[in-house]
Order: sequence, then C-alpha cells, then structure tokens
Amino acid sequence: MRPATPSAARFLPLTPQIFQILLAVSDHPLHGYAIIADVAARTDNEVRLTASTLYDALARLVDQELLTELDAPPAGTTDHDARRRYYALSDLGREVVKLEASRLQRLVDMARAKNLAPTAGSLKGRARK
Amino acid sequence: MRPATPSAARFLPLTPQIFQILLAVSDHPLHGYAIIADVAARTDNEVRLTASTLYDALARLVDQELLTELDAPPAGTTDHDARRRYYALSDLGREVVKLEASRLQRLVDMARAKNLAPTAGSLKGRARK
DNA sequence: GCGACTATACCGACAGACGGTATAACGCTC
DNA sequence: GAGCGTTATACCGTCTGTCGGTATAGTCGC
Repeated sequence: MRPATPSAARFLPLTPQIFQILLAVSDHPLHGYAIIADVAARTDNEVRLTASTLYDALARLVDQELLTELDAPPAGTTDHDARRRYYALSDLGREVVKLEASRLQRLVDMARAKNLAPTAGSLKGRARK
Repeated sequence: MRPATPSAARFLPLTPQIFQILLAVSDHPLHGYAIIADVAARTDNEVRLTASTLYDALARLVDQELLTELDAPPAGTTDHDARRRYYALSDLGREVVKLEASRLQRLVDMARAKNLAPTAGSLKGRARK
C-alpha cells in the first residue's frame, strides 16, 4: 500500500506534551481545558499541561494539520459554552501518533536488550505523588 | 549519604538524545565520538547526534552525575589517543534509564489502549531512510 | 614537518515549555 | 440584572536543549 501519509515522520519525535494532547483527542474531540484535565488524569499527574503550553501547542498543531478545529461542538454535546473551541485528531495526526508509538516501542526494546527495562508487560511499582 | 536513588525521577523525561547517549554507554564506557557512531548505528540513523549536542550533553550529564568521566581508558583498550575522554554510566544514570524505559512503556500502553500502536511485540514495517 | 582525519570545545540562533498575567464569557446568588 | 467566582482562551518574557558552524588540538601517514 502506498504511503498513506505525506511523510508523517517529519513530525517525530513528539514531545511528551504533544503526544499526550494527541492521545487525548484520539477518541473524540475535546476543548482545550478538557484536554488538560484528561491528560492529568490519564498520566496520574505525571504530565501536567500548563495553559500556555497547551494553547501554544494547539495553535501549532492546527497549523501543522495534525488537529482540526471543529466549527461546532461535536454532535451530542449538551452544554454550550461559546468560549469552548473543540479540536479533533486529523488523519495525518492519527498517523503521526501511530508512528510515534512504534518509535517509542523500539526505544523500549533497545533498553530491554540491555537489561534496562522491565520484562515485557509487567511494570514495576510506579511512584505516585 | 544519599539514598541509592536520590529521586532519579526528577531527571525525567529524557530527551531522545540523552536517552540514546545513556544507552550507548550502558554496556561499557565509550568516548564521545564513539557514542555518536554507536547511536547512529543502533537507531539506523534516526537519531543523529551533532557534535555540539553531544558535548553539551556530556558536560551536563557529568555535572548531574548520570555519567562519570574515567581517569584512564577502560582496561583492555589498545588504542591510546590522548584526546579521548571516556564516559561511563553511573548507578544513578542506570536507575534513570530504567525509569525512563518504564515511562516509555507506559506511553506505548496508553497508545495501545486506543488502538494507536501495533499489538505487542510485532512492529510493522519501519521505514528506513 | 605537512596535511588529512579524529576528537573535543565554543558560540549564536531557534523552538518548545513554562510561569505569570490579561481578558472575557459562563453560572450562581441576590 | 448586577456582582462575583469559575471556566476558558490568549499573550509575553524567560529558560533549557538542540543545532549549524567554526575553532582548536592531537593522531597518523608520508
């Protein structure tokens, strides 16, 4: 199959923040503030997006076409807060996340090859704060 | 005396470059130039360290005690190039790499949970450049 | 000694993350 | 329907890390 992607690789590597932002909107569109909350929750507060980081990043991501901004709230949204701007993962964005995930997988494999990673699957105790 | 790990977590996340540098010296000490070559080879040229990036990084890593600079070439080294400075992974550095590897593993798991990563083990075709 | 290559070191520019602050719309209470 | 705390987005200055470029010096072959 032809490269479904106009060189998604050129966006790699993603910063931890960008990776999390893209993951956050991969299921369904979210508005900025909700992204911050989602990321914090999913990473157990390991990745905390500040407002400036998030909105700087959103602007860039839309510009790079990894995200698209919706014209209207996603169907089924009951609350209507005019300030909210919703963002969805574009096809290109989805491709980029997949590429990044496999890049990360290769990194883990490298570490494992040198006995510097927990053996497949089982993670050891993660400190929570 | 500090605990075996004086909060290795505070060094995370590592940049791709730093992660590779630490991996490169995890088996045995290497000198700067050899690190560049090792990283390029292991990552199939995906991660290319420039001289400035490397030496800036080495200075920082020694300062942070993730690396230690050897006084003499490692035992068994036949070549004797006075310019070479050898670096070894410290215990702290090793701990940091392990932590980072498990952080990366968690990221991959997150992506996989959203069907954004290849299923465990098998990686799909990696584009080489 | 001379030149090509190896190896390390410095400098300026730039991108991304962050803290702080500003602005404005919402929701609630009265 | 005015006032007020909260939600939501936007802007600014600073800092850290990477990079291109260049400088400096040791090594080897001749």
